[in-house]
Amino acid sequence: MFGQIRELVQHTVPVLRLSCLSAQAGKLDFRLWPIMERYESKEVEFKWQKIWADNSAFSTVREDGRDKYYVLEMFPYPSGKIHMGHVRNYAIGDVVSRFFTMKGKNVLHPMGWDSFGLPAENAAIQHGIHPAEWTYKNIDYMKKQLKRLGLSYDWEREVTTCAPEYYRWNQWFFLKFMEKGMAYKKLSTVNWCPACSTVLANEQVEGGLCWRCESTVEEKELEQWFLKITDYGEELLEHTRKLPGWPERVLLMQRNWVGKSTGAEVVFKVEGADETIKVFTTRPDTLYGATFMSLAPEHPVIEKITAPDRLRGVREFISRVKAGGKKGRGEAEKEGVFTGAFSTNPLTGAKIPVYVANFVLMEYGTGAVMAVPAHDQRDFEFAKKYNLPVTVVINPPKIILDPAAMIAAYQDEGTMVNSGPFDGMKNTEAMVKIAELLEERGVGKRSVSYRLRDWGISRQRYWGCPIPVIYCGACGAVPVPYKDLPVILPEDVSITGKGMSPLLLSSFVDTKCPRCGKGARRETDTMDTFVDSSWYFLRYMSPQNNNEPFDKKEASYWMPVDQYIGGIEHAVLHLLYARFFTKAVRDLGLIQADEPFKNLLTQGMVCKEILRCPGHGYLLPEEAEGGRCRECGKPVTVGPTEKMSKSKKNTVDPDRIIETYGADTTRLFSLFAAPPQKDLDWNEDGVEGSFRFLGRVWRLVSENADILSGFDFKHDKPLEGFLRRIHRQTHSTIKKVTQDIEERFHFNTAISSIMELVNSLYQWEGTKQGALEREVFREAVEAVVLLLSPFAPHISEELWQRLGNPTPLYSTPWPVFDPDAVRSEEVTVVVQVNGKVRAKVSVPADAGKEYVEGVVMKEQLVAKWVAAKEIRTTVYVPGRIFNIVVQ
RNA sequence: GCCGGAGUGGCGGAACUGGUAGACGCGCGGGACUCAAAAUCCCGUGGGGGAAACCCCGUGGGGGUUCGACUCCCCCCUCCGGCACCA
Repeated sequence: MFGQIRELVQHTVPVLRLSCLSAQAGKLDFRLWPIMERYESKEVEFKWQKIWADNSAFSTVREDGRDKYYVLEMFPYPSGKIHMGHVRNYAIGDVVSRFFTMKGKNVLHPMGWDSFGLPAENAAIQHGIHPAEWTYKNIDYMKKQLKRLGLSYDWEREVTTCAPEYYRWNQWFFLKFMEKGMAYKKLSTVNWCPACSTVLANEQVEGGLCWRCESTVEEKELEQWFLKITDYGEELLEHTRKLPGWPERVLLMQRNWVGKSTGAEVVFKVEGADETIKVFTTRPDTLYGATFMSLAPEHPVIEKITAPDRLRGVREFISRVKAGGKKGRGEAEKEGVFTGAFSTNPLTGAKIPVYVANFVLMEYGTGAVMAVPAHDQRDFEFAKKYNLPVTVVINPPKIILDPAAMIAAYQDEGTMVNSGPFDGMKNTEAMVKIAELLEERGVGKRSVSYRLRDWGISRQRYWGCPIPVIYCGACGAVPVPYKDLPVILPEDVSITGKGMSPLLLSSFVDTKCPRCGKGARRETDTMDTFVDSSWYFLRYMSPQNNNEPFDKKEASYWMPVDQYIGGIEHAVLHLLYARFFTKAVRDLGLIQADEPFKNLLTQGMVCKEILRCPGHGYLLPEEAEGGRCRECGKPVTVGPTEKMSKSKKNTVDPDRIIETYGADTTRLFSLFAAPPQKDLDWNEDGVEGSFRFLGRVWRLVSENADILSGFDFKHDKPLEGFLRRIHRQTHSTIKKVTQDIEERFHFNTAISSIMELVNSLYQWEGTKQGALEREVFREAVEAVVLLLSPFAPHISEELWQRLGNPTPLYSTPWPVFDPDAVRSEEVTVVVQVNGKVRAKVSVPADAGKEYVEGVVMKEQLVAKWVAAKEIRTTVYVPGRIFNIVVQ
């Protein structure tokens, strides 16, 4: 009979489950189920996933006046399947979500898809499948995988960025920004792959080559749309100081990215021409030492000032530099060419030659540099190469520099020389004084420069959000009227990856000018996909809203995100863009928050050791046998441990792990093996250990089922001996797990303390027959199940039910520890002599120093070390250490 | 080059504000159960010495502060990450 049921369960699990559940409408009576002697993860997990779904256990609504908690994990790109990095990321988020739910917060925990992007187009080119089909198939599969992990998402809020219902609001924001002059078009230099005939993002250029076809990437001037992130440079920098919940290193990377420099702008007149050149310098104190000037090859003044007989050479030089590509430029040796023109130092009147140099960037400062070879290493190298004069204006303490003998620039502080009225001053002082003098004379001013550039968002790609602009011969670039949004990305296109953009097909491009009604053309560029992910956390507020990007009331309740969790690889780009968007959306009057993410957790990578054969390169685990390569039999080298990647063949398929051990074990291991911030070494034996632990917990309940139910628990009697100890450990475990989750996200130590409690329960010294024993035991087991639930929710729910609880665990409050129970009356004090541990004594917790000293001095071992020596002093740390200092 | 982070048993990692270094897990060794195996349960497990009680050494290396240092300070070594001609 039993065997038959088992067989039935194995073959028809979902069906049987459905019938059991529907009869009880969520309140499933486990007596309808065959008793599972062994821990069968799959059955338990299917059962509870179904119950959660049927009861919308994790859907959330706004409740004004109730404490909210918005926990968010970076949404994935639907690349096909989830990987272990996702599993780890979402397991961490789920612990946070479930914990704060049990703590009574109104928790918002949504999930969605960052679903525009290049891989979809590559799939189209390689396999002939349409990007949309490919993407939606992947979403479908990955969603199943996430559900199989039992993650507590409110799936009703799911967001998909490639859906017109989503990206129309990208376009809406774009139009709003355009109105404010924050979205604008300008000619700029881009990475261009001549073989793919398309623009590449900086990240898609690897060592100067196209990541896809390995052609040399060129620089090309193109009209591109930009967002004025630089308007927010100062605020983005300043607000990094208002984010104490962010890791310091991420804030630092963001500060470096914005790259604020203070200095001065100085105006140089060009000899014999009606032109001036502005330079930016952080070292106005070195102005008297400027011996030449360097211009960026793109600088507009070059054409106007270059001597006619040098024009050819200058132009040749410029086109050579440009052909080298952005990357090549960075690596090339410093080079330049003389324009034949001279400019005048506004303070000294000195005439200095003007060069064009390959290392000067048009995008930074003013695109022109006053060169001070004595005090700037780049200028020094340039001066040496072209035999230009070196003038020292700052001497280090007690040394007089000789320009002819210098082998490098002196860039530190010192005393001014050769600087007219500033001689003898400290250079830091001169820095201010010279800037003041420039302002006084009207030939310069104090100034600030940022490394941050405006965000170029145009992409010559198909699978992205169309930029809502129409080009009219008469009216110019005209924004698409709001009522015509969304500009739908046409789907009936063929994608070859060659030649023109698929969007150039006439049915998309040909349109009428919204302003004058004449024939016009649509913009065929799409937006950078980072635009999609810059505000998705706002769309979760009201994903079905058809009138606005999000509901303001919802946003004012839920924003900001209380805890954001994701990979460190987004430390700059995504997180900077999202911060920028939040501020821009705030300035549109839609939200109050200045910052999107209050707390940020950057989880480490998931790593695994790599296997290598000297002849066949990286090997899969199954390609090596007994330490040898299956192909050639050569010995395989194991290690080092590196980030999982397909090319290194050290990935682990989550499907396989879940199939073998279950979702709970998979989650538990990824949380136990390392704290979230650190890299995690994947280790199959470790997974086995987590599985064993869950089996141990399972048995703890099932083997004691008879004594664990059927009575009310209330410990109102005093406890003694091991019962008291177990009771204390139960409460100290509650305390520790709570603190570890809440304060530090140290899930690994939280889990280990639950393991310790379970170990103690296996060491139970009594009979479990007496009422008191049963009460203490049950209290401990309940605590184990409750504390384990954020990490391994399915098995916890199942055991919770088996303990006879009528309501599901997901709606049960988090346990609270009893401070009286945690307190212990006897403590062990370590006795040291001169800082070395010599003995241990047990004393009452509230004992004073004199009392402890009395006990300590009676100890034989102590006497041995102290004997015949003079006691200088004693130190007592209450309840911890008693240190005797002798001689 | 500049800016960060990290070095602890055979391995992953504990040790929160200086107070018993190595919790917990893996691995390994031993035992129990079994005809046997698997599973499970129990014991042991930093190195060295000792029969034992105990003792010595140990947190990348070297110095320092302190009654006491994985923890604080100085110098050095190694590994990882970010930025990289930003004037």
